[in-house]
Amino acid sequence: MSQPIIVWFRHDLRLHDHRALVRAIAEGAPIVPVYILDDETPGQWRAGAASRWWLHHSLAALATDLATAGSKLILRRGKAVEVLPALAHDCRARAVHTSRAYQPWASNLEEELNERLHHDDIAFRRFSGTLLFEPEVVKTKDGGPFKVYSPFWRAATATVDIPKPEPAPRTLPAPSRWPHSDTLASFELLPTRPDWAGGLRETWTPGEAGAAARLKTFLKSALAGYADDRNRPDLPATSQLSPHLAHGEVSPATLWHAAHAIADGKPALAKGLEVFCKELVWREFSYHLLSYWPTLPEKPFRPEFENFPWVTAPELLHAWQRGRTGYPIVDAGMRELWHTGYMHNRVRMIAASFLIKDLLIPWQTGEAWFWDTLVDADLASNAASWQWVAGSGADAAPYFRVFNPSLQGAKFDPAGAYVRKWVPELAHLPDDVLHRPWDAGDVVLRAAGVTLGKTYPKPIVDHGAARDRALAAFKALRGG
DNA sequence: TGAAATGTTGGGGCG
DNA sequence: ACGCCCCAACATTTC
Repeated sequence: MSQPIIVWFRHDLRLHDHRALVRAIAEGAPIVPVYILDDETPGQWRAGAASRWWLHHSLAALATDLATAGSKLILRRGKAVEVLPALAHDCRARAVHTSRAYQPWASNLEEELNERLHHDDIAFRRFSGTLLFEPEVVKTKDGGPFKVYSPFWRAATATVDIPKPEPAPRTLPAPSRWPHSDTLASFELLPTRPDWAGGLRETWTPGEAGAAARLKTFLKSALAGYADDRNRPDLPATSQLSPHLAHGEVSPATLWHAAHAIADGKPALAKGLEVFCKELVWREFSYHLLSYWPTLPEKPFRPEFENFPWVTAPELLHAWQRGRTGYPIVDAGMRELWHTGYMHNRVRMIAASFLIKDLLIPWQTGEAWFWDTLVDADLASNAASWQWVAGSGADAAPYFRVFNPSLQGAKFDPAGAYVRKWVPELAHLPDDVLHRPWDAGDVVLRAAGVTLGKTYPKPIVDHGAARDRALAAFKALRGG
């Protein structure tokens, strides 16, 4: 009887373009697909609440897809470093295959697993595919990591060939005996009371099929306008693929090649293609940074930011979290996040800038909130992006770049559809004051049914004064 | 992947 | 006709 190969799923909850799986099948061995819910490995960022909701449904979808292919998803809970060798022993596995992970704790974990499994004569093989570019493959001229995006983009795309995606196997050879599996319910990934996931259910279809559908829709309807419209939260102009990508329901290589294929020979799609690929590579760049600076999620990349006089302001933080800052575009974004587990990218920047620069609340606080509430929460992208806005990052926005929420609102949500959707109490305000209701006259406010301080908050800080305060504080940091 | 302050230019109103 | 002022529109500088 042939010894099985364990395929250990992590951030790669799919069957297509899965090299660990393809290689296992090529070995001709029975396959035992496994997912381990590991909340115990020290030093790791435990998945946030919205991610856990997504994970539940993604695992359910993967289990169904595996069943269709004549296989089964084995679920276990515990420390991967202990659970996996025990399971491998129990199954008499000859090998464990997995897609490489890039979180700071992952390399230690993988090293230790390699030792333990090797000790039992079990091969441990790691495969690429979660990223387009392995972090250590893209190097500057003197062999170091990149700190700036544009050279990273040039070097990566010039030197690395992105392999074509592997098709999903139709069937997986089953072992003669299945090991025990925990139930998905026992993972307790879903909210109970209150059940806050209604908006998530309305918005998303987690799983590989949902990802494929989203990709198809995006390529057909939004790629053409992507370059011009991707900053517009009032239009369905973004791909919405991030949560699928974060859980590995689709691989970046699949997105890369699918976009290239559809744009091939169509000049009208060339610009959209390029901008979309650049967005994919921002994710790559974030992982590149994280792999060389593993403290990126906790510590400012620029050490002088350690001394920044951040403010502790629980009430202001709470107003931000719940979308009650009095700045319509910020509140719309924060409410979209709370309701759907997602926020438009442009609005993320505006909301982040507001927390950091208007409220002077540490970027790590915003990072933690996003980590818990985003269905696409991604350690590298989240950390790198918050540091980018704070100005403490590698390739960061200069300290004096302070977003003005009402100008950003007027520019990117010109007819106010986004704000009216998420801040319905302002829906009847005319366009010209929608993004700055504090400037509307009493007559206009009354006609729109708005009473500032009652039906909608007055601004919790004055942006002009807050901007001056932030500029002074950030300037002092430079010793100026 | 900014915004605001400051500088420059040029058209038009006006004495 | 001319100088002067105002100010929008745009450019540049500064934060």
